Amino acid sequence: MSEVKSDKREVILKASLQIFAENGFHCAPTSQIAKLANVGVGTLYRYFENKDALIEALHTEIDAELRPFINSGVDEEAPIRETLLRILDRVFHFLLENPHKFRFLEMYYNSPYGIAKKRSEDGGCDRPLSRAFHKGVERQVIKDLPEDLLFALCFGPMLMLVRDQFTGYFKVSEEMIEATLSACWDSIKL
Amino acid sequence: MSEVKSDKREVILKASLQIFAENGFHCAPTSQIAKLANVGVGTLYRYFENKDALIEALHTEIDAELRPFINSGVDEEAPIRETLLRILDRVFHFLLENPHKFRFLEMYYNSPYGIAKKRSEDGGCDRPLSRAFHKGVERQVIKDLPEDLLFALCFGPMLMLVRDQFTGYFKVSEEMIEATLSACWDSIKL
Amino acid sequence: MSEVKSDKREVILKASLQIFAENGFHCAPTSQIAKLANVGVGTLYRYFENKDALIEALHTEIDAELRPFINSGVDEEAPIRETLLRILDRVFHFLLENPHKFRFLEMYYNSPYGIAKKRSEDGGCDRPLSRAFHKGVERQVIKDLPEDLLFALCFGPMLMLVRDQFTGYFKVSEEMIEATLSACWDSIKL
Amino acid sequence: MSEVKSDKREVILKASLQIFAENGFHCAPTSQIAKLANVGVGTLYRYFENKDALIEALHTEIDAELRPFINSGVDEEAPIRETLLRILDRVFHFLLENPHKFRFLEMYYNSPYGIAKKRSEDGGCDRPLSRAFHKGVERQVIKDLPEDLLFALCFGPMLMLVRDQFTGYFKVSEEMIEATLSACWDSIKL
DNA sequence: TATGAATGAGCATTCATTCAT
DNA sequence: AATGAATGAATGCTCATTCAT
Repeated sequence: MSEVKSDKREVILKASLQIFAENGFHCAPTSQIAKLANVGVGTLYRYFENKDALIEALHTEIDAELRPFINSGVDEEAPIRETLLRILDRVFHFLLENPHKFRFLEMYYNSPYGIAKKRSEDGGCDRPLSRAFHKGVERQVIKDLPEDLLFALCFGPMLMLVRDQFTGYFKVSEEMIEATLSACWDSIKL
Repeated sequence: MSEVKSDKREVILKASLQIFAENGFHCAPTSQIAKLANVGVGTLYRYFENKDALIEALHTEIDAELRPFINSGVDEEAPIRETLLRILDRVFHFLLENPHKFRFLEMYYNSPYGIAKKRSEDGGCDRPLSRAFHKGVERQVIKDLPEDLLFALCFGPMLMLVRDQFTGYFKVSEEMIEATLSACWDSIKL
Repeated sequence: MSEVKSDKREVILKASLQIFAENGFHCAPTSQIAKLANVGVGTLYRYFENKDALIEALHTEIDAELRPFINSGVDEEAPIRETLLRILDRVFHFLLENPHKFRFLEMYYNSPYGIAKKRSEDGGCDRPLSRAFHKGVERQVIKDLPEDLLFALCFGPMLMLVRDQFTGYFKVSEEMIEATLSACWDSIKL
Repeated sequence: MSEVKSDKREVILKASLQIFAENGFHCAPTSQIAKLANVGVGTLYRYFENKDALIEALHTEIDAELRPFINSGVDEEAPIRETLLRILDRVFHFLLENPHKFRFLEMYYNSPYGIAKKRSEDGGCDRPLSRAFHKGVERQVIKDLPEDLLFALCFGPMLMLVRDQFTGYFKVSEEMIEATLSACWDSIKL
């Protein structure tokens, strides 16, 4: 019983992800989402208070899925460069392989919805990354720059490339990934 | 008096920039734009065929304003590093000082409106930048990477920081700008 | 209860017929139709894709109602004069008794909506009438004239009189109907 | 001077006739009429109080032009049949040769504009026709029917055929005209 | 619990009319 | 007198949300 309920919720989230990513928040009528999810419109409102809550829930879910890619499997004993590139590599692949999720996140952070809910909130959760930065600075392996700047240097190029691929501009190859990560390291290493 | 003439067009563009940037394309009723511009709704339609045309015109105008910041005053004889950083610095400052325009461009390129009109189209216009990259590669000053990757390495971090500042996350100081540009150079230099 | 089900469609058609007939297509805001039908505007759009579709549906319905008046109960063995006058009489009465429907049809065929959908299309359906004409010509009871002319001679006067009555010009009495039909016959008989 | 003024008025009437006839009253923006007439919109409002007044004026003008076709050149001494057919023939040709004017009149009498202004008003002006009817009845050449019915019998078929030709349904030939008039006479003669 | 018919506020757009020049 | 830029009321239509079944 309770799984059936949960099931519907998942189905709706899945359908809305697709429609949001493909059409944008504003060209995604709840009726269309419901149809793709094979549920009634009313049902949607049993699981989510309103459309905004649905968007919020979708963000929460994707965020929760993406986080482990950043955090897990990090060998804190390994050299900092290795630790860092490993994290970036995982995120890079996750985004490239999940275009709908990437697109959703972009839209989310570009919209009034996510403009408040910044990294600030969850910042504390990027711990392994954050720790890597700090350790690097301490050990004088990484430039002594604000964490946010280090973050931008590491993720900015990646996000731009993923966006380009999603837009159909070009395909990001494994070589490009490697070259990107290597270059990012060059930009922050001492 | 006569200058006031086609003032209206400018006034409408200005008002719509603000409302688009603050609310997004879809939460920017033409009526609200007209009100802010102090004109009747009908007037808006004398100057722009429809809302899409208004958005397109706004993009054209901002693009035309931004381009010289990338292109002009480039001393092709100067060292490549200098040329490059000078361009980046100009763009960086323009974006930081024009948050509404930055926000508009982000929204535009993230929307169906601008998803086609990618860099590809205007690529030819980024010439000074493009030439700097090529010269750098030739002279073995810059890594031999695809131009798009070099582009992402140079602009990715900047755009991320500007976005952060716009979001109110933090203020980008002159020192951060300098540090960013320097780091970007480190990421692409041989 | 269950009959009330798609009552809505009928109610909307009825309301729109009245408003169309009284005000013309262009002075019949969907909002006003909805109000008269006691439904929300949105409801109207659940049953009809748009205003044009509503008009088209109304035509289809009235046409379907009118056709039997022309076609049914025709005794093909009866004398031609009788057959013909019987048809004309039925149509005459239908139009006189349904001024809104008559008015709607006039507007419809006078508008871009119905200008294509001429008799040509439904020609095949006027069969009994058409057959009567042909038989009459063959048997040399009716003048050998193009069918369209025979049609105009039979229906032209009738439509004019109905229009006059609708306009409030005068009331068409039973005697006038009889006299009209008799005169029409005189005009086409050999 | 005063002719120049009159000139503009005529130009506007001419332009509006074309646009009304081709597009209908409601798809004939005053701006479009003004453009075709090569005058400013404002000018239109100097000559006609508003759009309705323009329509009214156009009706008056066309009516004034059509009337002589009905009334003039009637030899009251000639046989009634001849008199009558001559009138009908003139009107028939006028309408066939002036499709825009015919269309306008149809639209006018089918619209709220002309629904009041019926023949009743101008009825008195159809004098020669009216007199012919009366004389015919008196002399027992024509059936003793209400004048309106006689009118409908004479004009109904003609109007229907003209409409058909205008709609592109078919071309009305001289032979059809003759046959029509002859048939109309048959329908009213004793 | 699930449904989808019903609703109406909200938006883009048109066009008759006005009025400053 | 002539113009056409400016106006905003009015309209067709969409879609988030509710609620009776």
